[in-house]
Amino acid sequence: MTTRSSTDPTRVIPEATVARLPVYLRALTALADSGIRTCSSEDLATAAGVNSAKLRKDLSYLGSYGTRGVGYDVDYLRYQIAREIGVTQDWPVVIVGIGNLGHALANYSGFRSRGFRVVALLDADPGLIGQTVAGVAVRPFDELEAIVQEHDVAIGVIATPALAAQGVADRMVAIGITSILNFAPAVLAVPEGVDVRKVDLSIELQILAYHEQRKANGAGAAAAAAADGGAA
Amino acid sequence: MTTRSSTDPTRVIPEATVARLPVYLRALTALADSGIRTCSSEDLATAAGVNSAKLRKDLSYLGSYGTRGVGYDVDYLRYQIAREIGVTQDWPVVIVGIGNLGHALANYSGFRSRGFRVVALLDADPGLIGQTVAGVAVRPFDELEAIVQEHDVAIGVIATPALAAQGVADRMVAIGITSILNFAPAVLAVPEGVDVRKVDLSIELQILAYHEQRKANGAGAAAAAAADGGAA
DNA sequence: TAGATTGTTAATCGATTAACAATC
DNA sequence: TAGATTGTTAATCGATTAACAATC
Repeated sequence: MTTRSSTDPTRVIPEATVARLPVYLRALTALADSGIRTCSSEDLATAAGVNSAKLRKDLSYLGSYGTRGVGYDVDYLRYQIAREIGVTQDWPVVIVGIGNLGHALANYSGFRSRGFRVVALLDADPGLIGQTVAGVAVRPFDELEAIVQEHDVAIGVIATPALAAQGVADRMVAIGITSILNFAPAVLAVPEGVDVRKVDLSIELQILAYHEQRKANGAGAAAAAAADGGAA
Repeated sequence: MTTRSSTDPTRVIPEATVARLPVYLRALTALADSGIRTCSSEDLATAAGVNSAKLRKDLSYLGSYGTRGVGYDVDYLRYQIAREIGVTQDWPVVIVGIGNLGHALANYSGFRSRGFRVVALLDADPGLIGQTVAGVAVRPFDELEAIVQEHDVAIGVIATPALAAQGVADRMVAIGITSILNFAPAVLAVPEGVDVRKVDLSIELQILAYHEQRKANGAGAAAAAAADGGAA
């Protein structure tokens, strides 16, 4: 059997685990803020909304940061997870599309506090250029390349209408951006090596509607149980 | 073996499939808008960004709506999926917390076009009361109960700061709301039978940062391959 | 030492995928 | 009939979970 240490760059962390690490990070920050120095896997699992076996399994992919019989040091584990995710460093990001959602994203304090720095807001609409949102000036979309090169931007956020999204993504990829967070309700085609994650507000509501409909219809126990599948 | 017809309320659709149905619906709408009447599973899969085997497997849970050798009638399949999700009916929703994000959500056209009707905007801040956002007046949070009962609201959206979220959720649950879409960066505790889905903007960025970090570090082929795990 | 709690194992469960028989 | 494409099967893969040996 091959053992992989926490510094081995070839060890692989399952995607499902990666997606939960930020949740653990947030829970640890909340614990630290309330003055808690040490916690068990059970405590942290409760704070993060998962079961403790899953939490311990997830943490085991990172390394061995707890003490048997004692638990985890909150600050130490928090730092290790932050380092693993990469949020101990600064990540410059650009936001393209400064409509209502772009506005909200530019103002979102949760980005800055986790190491994401909005270095530019871009829009194709001349009417918006020069406006200041959250202390950052809105600039023409054409300036994307210069901005990305100046600030070494690796992550782009798309908050344009659906029809504009693919064009923006193509331009981002051409300029060297390799990670895209897409809020436009469109499927983006990108070359291999570029990561895209999407957030679709209406899809989440539709998933709720599906279960809600089943609750309403489901007089039967089977239907009620099924409807509960997505509960927290 | 037991066969379950598409009208059998006890048949269960896997969660992973339910989460993709809205994506198929959106892709079918795009195809219909561009004048396409019929499509193969391959066509639709491409438009939705999944592989065709998965698409056919997903559709098979709903029923048998295609024609072998021919494909799917776009309008017919679209209607069947919409009915399955429940978006052929009207869903009144309330939004609590009218900050930047609440503003953006109130203005989001993708809700209305999919059968979600924002019947009220609520906020605890007296300074916001009476303002109109997207044609809807902001009302005091205290009026939640009256509004939910008047409009028979089943779905609530939380866009408050993290600290206020649990209190809002408790109130919603007490009043009879059974589905919650949570944008606050907090884990909500709710009783069984209440569905919660969460959208966390900064978590998505952190997942991208994790992979981005590995791309930057990973001179080795193994690390590069791992970093590509979340690509579209 | 006795009690507590981690890190790991192994079983189970659910999701994905390729392949192909059914059938238009 | 021949070609095309669905719906289903079965194999594979990855994620979850309970249980417990290791160990503080």
